Amino acid sequence: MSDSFTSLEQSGGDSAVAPIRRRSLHDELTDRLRHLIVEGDLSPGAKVPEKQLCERFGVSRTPLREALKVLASEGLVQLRPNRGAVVSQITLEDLEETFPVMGALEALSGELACARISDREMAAIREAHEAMVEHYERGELAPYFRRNQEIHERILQAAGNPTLTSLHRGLTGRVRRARYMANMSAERWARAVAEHEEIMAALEARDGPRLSRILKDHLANKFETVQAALLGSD
Amino acid sequence: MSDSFTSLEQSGGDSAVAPIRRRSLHDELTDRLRHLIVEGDLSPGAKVPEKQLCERFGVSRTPLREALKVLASEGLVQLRPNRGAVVSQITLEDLEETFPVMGALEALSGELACARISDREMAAIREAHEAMVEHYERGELAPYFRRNQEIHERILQAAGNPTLTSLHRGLTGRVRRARYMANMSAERWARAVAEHEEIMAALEARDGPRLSRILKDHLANKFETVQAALLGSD
DNA sequence: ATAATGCATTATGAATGCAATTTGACACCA
DNA sequence: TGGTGTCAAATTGCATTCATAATGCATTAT
Repeated sequence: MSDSFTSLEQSGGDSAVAPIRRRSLHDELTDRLRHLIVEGDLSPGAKVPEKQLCERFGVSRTPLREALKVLASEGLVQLRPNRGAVVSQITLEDLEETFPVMGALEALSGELACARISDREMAAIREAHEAMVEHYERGELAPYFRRNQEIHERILQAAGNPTLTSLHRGLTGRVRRARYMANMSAERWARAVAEHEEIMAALEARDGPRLSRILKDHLANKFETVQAALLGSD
Repeated sequence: MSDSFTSLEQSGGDSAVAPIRRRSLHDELTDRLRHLIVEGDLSPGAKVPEKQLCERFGVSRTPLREALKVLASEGLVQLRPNRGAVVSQITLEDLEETFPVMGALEALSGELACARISDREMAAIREAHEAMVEHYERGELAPYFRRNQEIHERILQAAGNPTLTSLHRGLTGRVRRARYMANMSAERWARAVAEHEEIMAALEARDGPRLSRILKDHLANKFETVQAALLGSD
């Protein structure tokens, strides 16, 4: 499960030699639909009429239906027999059960990452961390979140366990749709940054158990933030 | 995402009220194919010719292909563009990365279970445990494994986190195909049983952190057992 | 004899067609 | 007015058909 498409340091010039990348329609569709859902372009609870989507993408129903089946198995849509698909709504209860699982997965990622992270990866995380802190100091929320996400992804990556990465990615996709990030109190934000400092310290000390614990707590706190945001109280 | 179909103690009589279960073909097919793969009726690495399966199940290719897409997203088959599906082979490396993840999930399940397990669930686990120990003492391997699996499932159940259960189930499905259980040394078997005694003790003491640790270690040991079995040494 | 090429066969990918189910509107009746 | 029944339109589930790529085999050239 390479993430080569994210790497910026691909040496150019081999495009004439590289194998021709041919994706099947359903595969492409799955990604696009997933993107629409995760990024919130398809609002939760909305019906997803096949015909309409077919016209939108200019494909027939067959590959689209295949894509919907996959997304259903990922929990992003619900298929009601003979009644079509709806974008699955994410409830507070869903988040309540998702966050502990993400916490466990991130905790493991920390443990593994400490054991096998390379200097190169470490440097990249340190860089992302400092960029994130800068965004924090400037109060730039969106860039902050991007860097934040990047850090957690890189730790996952450093853990070198694609199964783990894949599961985590699936949960992230479900959770991201909650769109909680808009409002976060100054207090919580400061706390999150402080926790990230701890994360960096533990990671640079290669202290697996400690990083593991911090990440788990970090996720628990994040859940509280989300909860507060969704309840409107904060 | 209810797991009601696994519970044995469903109070009878509500079958007249329960919604009529009407499954679509692709759904049914997905389950059957998954069963074939997980239970080893379709050997790993084997090609999965659509036509043949269609005849076997008496359906057309459309629902079958939909099912294959889902199974591919679960990692049970691999779809090679224009070249059909193969039952994905499970390598030692796969197990190496799957077991830690399962360990993390089970650890979490232990933590959660301790916090919210009911007396009723506790009793059921105790019962399964004692039955398992009896099978151990009689050297009955297959029943032992069934009970063993039941215990872990019940702990998951007691944790009351369907997301967690679902992820764990997916990993179990992948791993089960390895069919390692056949040969386990007397020593390892004894150790596994001893660990299960500890599991019971921690669970009955509602000691979440301890149960968590034990389960994680238990999985790590199980991986060693599997590894030994697959390497033929032991 | 061996390797490479071209063709026929087969399997997969996607589109279309048809039957079954759902949905909504409207009439009818208590 | 509220409830029930009927029917048409729309939507879904699955089968079938068409298009395209892969595979196996015979042929040919070296």
